[in-house]
Amino acid sequence: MPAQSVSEAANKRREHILEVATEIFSGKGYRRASVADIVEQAGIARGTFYLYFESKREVFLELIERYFTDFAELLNENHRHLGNTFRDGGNALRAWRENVMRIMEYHRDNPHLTSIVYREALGKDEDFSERVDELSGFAREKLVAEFRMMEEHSMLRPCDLEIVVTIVMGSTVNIIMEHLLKESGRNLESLADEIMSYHIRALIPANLDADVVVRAAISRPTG
Amino acid sequence: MPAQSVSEAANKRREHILEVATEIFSGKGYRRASVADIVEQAGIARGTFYLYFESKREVFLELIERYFTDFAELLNENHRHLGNTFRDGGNALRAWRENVMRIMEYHRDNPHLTSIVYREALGKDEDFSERVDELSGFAREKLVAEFRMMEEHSMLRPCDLEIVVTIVMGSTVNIIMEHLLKESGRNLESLADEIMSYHIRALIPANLDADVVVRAAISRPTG
Amino acid sequence: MPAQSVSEAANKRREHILEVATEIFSGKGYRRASVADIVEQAGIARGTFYLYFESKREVFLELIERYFTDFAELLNENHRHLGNTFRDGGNALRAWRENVMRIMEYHRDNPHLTSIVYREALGKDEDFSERVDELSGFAREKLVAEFRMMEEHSMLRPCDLEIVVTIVMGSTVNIIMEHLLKESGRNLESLADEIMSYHIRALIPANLDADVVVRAAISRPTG
Amino acid sequence: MPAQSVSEAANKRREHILEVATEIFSGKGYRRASVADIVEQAGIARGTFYLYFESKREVFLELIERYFTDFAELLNENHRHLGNTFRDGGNALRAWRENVMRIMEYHRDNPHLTSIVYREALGKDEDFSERVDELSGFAREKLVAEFRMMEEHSMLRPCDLEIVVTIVMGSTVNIIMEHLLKESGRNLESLADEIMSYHIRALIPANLDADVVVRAAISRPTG
DNA sequence: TATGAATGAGAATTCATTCAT
DNA sequence: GATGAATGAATTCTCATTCAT
Repeated sequence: MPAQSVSEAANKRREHILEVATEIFSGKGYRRASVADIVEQAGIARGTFYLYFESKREVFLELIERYFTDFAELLNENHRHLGNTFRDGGNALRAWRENVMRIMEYHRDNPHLTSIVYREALGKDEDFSERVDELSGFAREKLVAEFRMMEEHSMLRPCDLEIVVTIVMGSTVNIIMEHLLKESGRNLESLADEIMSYHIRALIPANLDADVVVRAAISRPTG
Repeated sequence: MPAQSVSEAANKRREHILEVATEIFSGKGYRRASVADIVEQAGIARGTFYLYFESKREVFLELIERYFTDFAELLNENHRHLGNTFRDGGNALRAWRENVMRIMEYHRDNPHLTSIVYREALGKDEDFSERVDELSGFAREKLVAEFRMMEEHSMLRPCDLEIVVTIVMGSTVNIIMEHLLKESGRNLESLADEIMSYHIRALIPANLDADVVVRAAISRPTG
Repeated sequence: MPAQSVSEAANKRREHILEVATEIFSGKGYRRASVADIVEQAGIARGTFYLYFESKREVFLELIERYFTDFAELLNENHRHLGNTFRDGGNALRAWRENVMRIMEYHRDNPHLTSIVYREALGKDEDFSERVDELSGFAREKLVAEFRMMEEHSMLRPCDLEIVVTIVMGSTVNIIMEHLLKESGRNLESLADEIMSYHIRALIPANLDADVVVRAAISRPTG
Repeated sequence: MPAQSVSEAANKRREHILEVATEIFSGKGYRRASVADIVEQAGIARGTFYLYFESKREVFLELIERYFTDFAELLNENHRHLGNTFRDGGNALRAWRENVMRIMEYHRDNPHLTSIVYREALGKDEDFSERVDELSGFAREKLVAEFRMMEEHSMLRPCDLEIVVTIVMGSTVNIIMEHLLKESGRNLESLADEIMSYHIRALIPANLDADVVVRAAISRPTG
């Protein structure tokens, strides 16, 4: 029990350092943020930092990794959700919308981490970008697979999925950056409606009535 | 004549340093790139660098400024082009497509500069991001104005322009990053068609036939 | 105790750096002396220097400040000494002589610091001179006040105190530079006698017998 | 004739550079003053500077040399003047006073050069001090010789000439620094009177009446 | 485990001097 | 002679990381 509690304390401290680092990296950028900033803010000694992390770089990588893990998990859940909906004959577009909501909620709730990933980690200074590209690739795969499902259910007009996915991902990232990280006071639900409306209209087959489909996708319990 | 040629030689050298710096910044990132790297690659002495630029930072800023100027000019041209087309009763959607082509061509032709702006300059390390945000704001204004024109000509369904612009800009940046910076061997014309098809379908009013409108926008002289 | 000893060790090291810097500045001058010289001589690493001082400039300033503090304290003591002697009806001229002795002893015992202040810090290169001028002003004030005391006790002939003080200070500085900094093997006591003899004769009222007054001021316990 | 005029023009330019350098060295100090400052102020090209001087150091040395020459010449004149006065049975003290006046006038008329010599050239940064010490030694010798003359004419009380000369030189330098370089609006004649009064009283034999001697030395033609 | 003083490689910048024109 | 662009050695300072206590 004491050994475990020591380990727990250690985990707690490690976690604390990561939290502090998140804020600092997000506020000053990776390079300008110094180990001195982090240990000061965390209230620990310089050396202690190196008991928990091998380097400043490792902390940053772990943050990205954490985003990676969280987000990949989220994408997997979304994927399952859509798959289940298709399997159960549910409203796939509404499932898609729910997925979009979850993605937005996650980023709204983790603004510092998001900022780190999309503003700091893209630079080539530290080759973090490799890992970010990997994550991006993973997200792309998931999205492609989801669109394939929709294709199989005749919910997609003929299109180049690679381009479509690039468009959807780019627009999503930009929505996150512009409307979730900045204080926009924007209602997430209406944001999701507008986004869904855009992509659904852009992607449904010609034989379907866009307005009808969209309404079915975004309509919510009255009130 | 000699005086002029001296000044010309100076311009040439300055330009050369900027070119070299573009490649190096784009390759290693702003921080890892040292003045030593630049002068070595440029084949000049350390002090010569400071004859043309006040600091490493200034070179970087000038590159961003250059992108800003170029791109702002391009956006203005595009804006005029669309305005003229509307005024002359031309095919506005095709004009839009031509604008998209010009934007893609510029970025395809300036991959290093593009990489610097969208990967390096976003980070908060050096407060370059402020200038980038400004540029982004300018682009957004232009785009909003263009959509307003389309709205006035009943070419747009009811929508939240702020969100739409965020989507269009985000998707465009991502297209640039994924399909123009990387060796995709992608044909630019077909890329433009796919993009136009997406956005037009997403935005046209319900009473229009999407396929017909899209075909009119992207059809090119047979061949 | 360990915490204290750490702090003590830090003070010791700081002091050591200052000592080394004093010698080096005095030997090569402020500009030619590099931080590299100091750390090498002090047997510490480059970064360690900056652990104790913000800059090379700061070290120099601290040395001047130290001289300022020491010397101002000395002047204050001298002032009190003369004041007390007057109050107690003692031999004011002998008190003056004792003051002169103390000033000479201090400078003889701190030759490097003295050299820094009077050779390096006067130059306009680094604006150290401002501080030196301040010190000089302070010394001047003290001296004027002391002469006023003597004036009140009818020990001074009518004279322009400003000029007199300039003469006394200039001659003192030059005595320090010529006879205390260089290896003159000069006996300090006889030096003081000569100096006192000069200034007393120059300043006493006409009605007094110079030889008698001087003898009273400089005569010491037989030997 | 043209060749000569070319040479004359060259001398003029050289002289101009020296003048400009005097002001700049005196204003910013030797180290902070850059060759760039000098050539800019002189209105010549960088390279031109090196046609007339081997280095920045050389300009400075030449300025000190110039002071040396001027001042040594002045001291020689003063020496002759005193010698002649003694030889002709004139008023030696008044001759001394005239010498003091000449010294003060020279420094008042050459404030920048004076400032350079006594503030900048003392520092050990550039080993200019060696030359300054030489000058100082020369002045000392002259002064000693003059005092010897006075000694021979029984105008001096018994004293240690080395110390006396140190006192006289130090006080003179300080008078120059404090009352001639700064805007004191001080009348030179009254300054000389005060100085003479001080030194004469300090140095005359006991059997002479100080007031009388001083009055004889400083009294000037009424009005 | 925790500490924080010490380390030293590395980077940006300056400026006296040179030299091709 | 005159020019001024080019040079590169030299210097200060930073900060991630180590290690003795």
